[in-house]
Amino acid sequence: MDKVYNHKEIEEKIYKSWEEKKYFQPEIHPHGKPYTIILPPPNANGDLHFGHAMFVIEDILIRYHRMLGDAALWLPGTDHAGTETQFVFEKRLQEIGKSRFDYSREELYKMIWEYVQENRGGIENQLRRLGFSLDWSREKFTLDPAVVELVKQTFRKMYDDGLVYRDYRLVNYCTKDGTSFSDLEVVHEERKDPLYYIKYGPLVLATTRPETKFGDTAVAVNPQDKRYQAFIGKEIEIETVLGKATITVVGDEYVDPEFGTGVVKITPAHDFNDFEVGKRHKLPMKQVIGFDGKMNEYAGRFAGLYVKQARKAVVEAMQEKGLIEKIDESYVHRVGICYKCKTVLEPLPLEQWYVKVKPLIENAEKAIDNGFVKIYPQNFVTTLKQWYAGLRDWNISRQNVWGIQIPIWYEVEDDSKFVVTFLDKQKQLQQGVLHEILQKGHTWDAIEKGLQRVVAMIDAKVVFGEQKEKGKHYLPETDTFDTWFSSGQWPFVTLKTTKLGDFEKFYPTSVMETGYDILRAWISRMLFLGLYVANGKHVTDDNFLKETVPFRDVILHGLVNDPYGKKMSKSKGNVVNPLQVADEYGADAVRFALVYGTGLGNDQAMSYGKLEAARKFGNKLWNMARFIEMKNAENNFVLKDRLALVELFNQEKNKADQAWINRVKDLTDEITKYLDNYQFNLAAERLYEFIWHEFADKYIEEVKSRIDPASLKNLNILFFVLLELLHPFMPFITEEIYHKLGNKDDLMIQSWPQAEK
RNA sequence: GGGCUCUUAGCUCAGUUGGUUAGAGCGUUGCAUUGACAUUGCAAAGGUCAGAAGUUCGAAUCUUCUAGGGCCCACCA
Repeated sequence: MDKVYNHKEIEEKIYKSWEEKKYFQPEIHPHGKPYTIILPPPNANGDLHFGHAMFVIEDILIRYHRMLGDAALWLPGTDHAGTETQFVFEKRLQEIGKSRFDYSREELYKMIWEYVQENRGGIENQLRRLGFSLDWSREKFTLDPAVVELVKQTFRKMYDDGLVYRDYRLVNYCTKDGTSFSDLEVVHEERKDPLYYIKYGPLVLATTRPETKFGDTAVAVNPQDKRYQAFIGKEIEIETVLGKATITVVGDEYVDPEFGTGVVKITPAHDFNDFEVGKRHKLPMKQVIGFDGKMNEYAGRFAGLYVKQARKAVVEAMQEKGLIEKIDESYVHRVGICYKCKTVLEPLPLEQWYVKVKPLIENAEKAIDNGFVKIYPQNFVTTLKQWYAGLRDWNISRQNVWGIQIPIWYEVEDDSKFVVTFLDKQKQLQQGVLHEILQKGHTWDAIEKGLQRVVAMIDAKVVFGEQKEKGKHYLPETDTFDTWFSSGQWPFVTLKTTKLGDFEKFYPTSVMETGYDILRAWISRMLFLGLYVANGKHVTDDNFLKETVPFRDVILHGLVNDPYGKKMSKSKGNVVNPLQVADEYGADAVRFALVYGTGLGNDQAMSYGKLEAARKFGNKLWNMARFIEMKNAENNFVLKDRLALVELFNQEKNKADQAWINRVKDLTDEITKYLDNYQFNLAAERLYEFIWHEFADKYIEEVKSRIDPASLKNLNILFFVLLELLHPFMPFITEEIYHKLGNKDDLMIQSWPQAEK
């Protein structure tokens, strides 16, 4: 054996051999108990980061259960990540001076598809590099045709069950990326903005958004507020920058008399609270900001200006007219921004598809309460249940091309109720009311071919593809599903589309393991969507519920931060590539360092000290093996029969060895218990401690003085047991050592050294 | 405003049913060794487990409060 363990030459070779021997497929244990983990699919648009290296926890579990003889399946996949990927791709287009609107939907989709395919290959190799024993023969992508078909079926089923509906309400809209977002995707940022006190006839009100005043359809005061009670229900005459106008005063509890002047302008089309107030008082909606982020014709001479420009211009005009009483320049509030491009999100009214969540989360909550799904660490149960309790209906429409198109058609009964955007024959972008577009001479065929976007009014007739009738015109829904709508069905759609019988055998999955940061976005959705697709809307039978959960245990790991404890992010430039570190320290060391010394669910700072310690541990192990190899050679000893630990225990009568056999047996029990309880850090720490400071420092030192064939046999076998226990954590080096000591078979498929008494 | 979480050795962190002298890695100090060990071994120093009160025979661990961090959610114009 070489004097020093050289991971570089060994790791790739060993992984290839495992893969070729199909060890990662559950079929190696055809009669084993199914044990399933679905890999959280990384986004197919970039590289793996250190968070992904935490999948080592899943590999430890899978390897452990494979060694136990289970039919262990770890199913890999990648996610198309609609908005994120399109964002990344559009940035590339921007670099070459193009935009998404220079291409038809099909062209754009195809280009992104090719880009993503390249990336997927890179991600797969990175996962291999870390030694992850994934069953590549079952790999899935969220846009595989069979997966897409199932996701669409789910939508159809939900439509028939009345669980999805279309509604016209305010959405969080990014005017730069041109799409809406769900509540969960909105990031709030603290901003200091001027608070303007504006004269509204006899009243004065405070607002940060004077430019939306063109969309005001009322003024509100608190009904208890004595100062303004006389105004409630009355119309007041106000002076505005566009001339005189009248506006109604309504009384609504939403108004806080303590804030500002206790008077609020109500702009139902551009503010979520105002929208609610508007609904309560049946106020009209007046949209004054377009989806391009510019003021529209209702803004009079301010039309065409971007919101920020309009605000400045309107304020100046108001000041000229003396309509501004004062400006509070130090007002601090929080605004919603786009999590990708940081643009301030505009609440805009739009027709969108929503999932009715209340009926769905009932079963999810029940599954948690009854322990059909367990969450580790447990404190995240509170987080999840609170999120469920306050959940509002889920906007699943995204105005992206990259994704699964919502499988809906709108019947064109009245062509004045559709707004279409399309590339005409000269590749020029056209937009307008369908009625006018047709009048201009554009043909149906041209519109359909170059179609970019369709906005159908809320009362448009909805049909599914097979319901289309000859002789009628239809336009498709151009929106795609929120990525989480498809990934939320991941355990179901993967196992349904891999190999025949997989779903029946491997569902419900055993463990779902992710970072706690996507508990809400993903785990919560997978739980309620998983239950729904697997068993429908109403379940009264608890046993049935228990058998249809998408996963039995949820394990949540913490985040891996940079060495200073700061979150890794591209913009900060402190991202460390796990593969680079694996090159330097070895994949085993990276794996071990990530598990060692961090309790489940806790964040950790990436530590070069720990990596170094893990590397040294590997080297120590290597040298223990060298010592044994040397002694074997000196004594012409060849291990003929590889006894199980239990057999060794029953055979060996040597007192000194017997004590160590006992200790290794106890250790086996201990590690088994730790793994069953998901206490990976304790298992790693105990193995480190025992192998180095007990077995090497004490046993090997002691046995040196009394080497004979019997003690050599024990030494060899006990060492193999330790290799097996360590194998799930450090698979490469343990495998290599096992071979170096003359074993022809693979540790990979050795059984776990159960130590029954 | 609501929730979660953390505060343990110089630094980074373990410590899950409360139970002997509270642990590791890195660092520090001393000694030994070139041996299976791009070293390693032996030993040492270093902690009133944030603070206070309570429960208990017994608390780093359970309860309450206080102080200070971190994260998440809700977002009053």
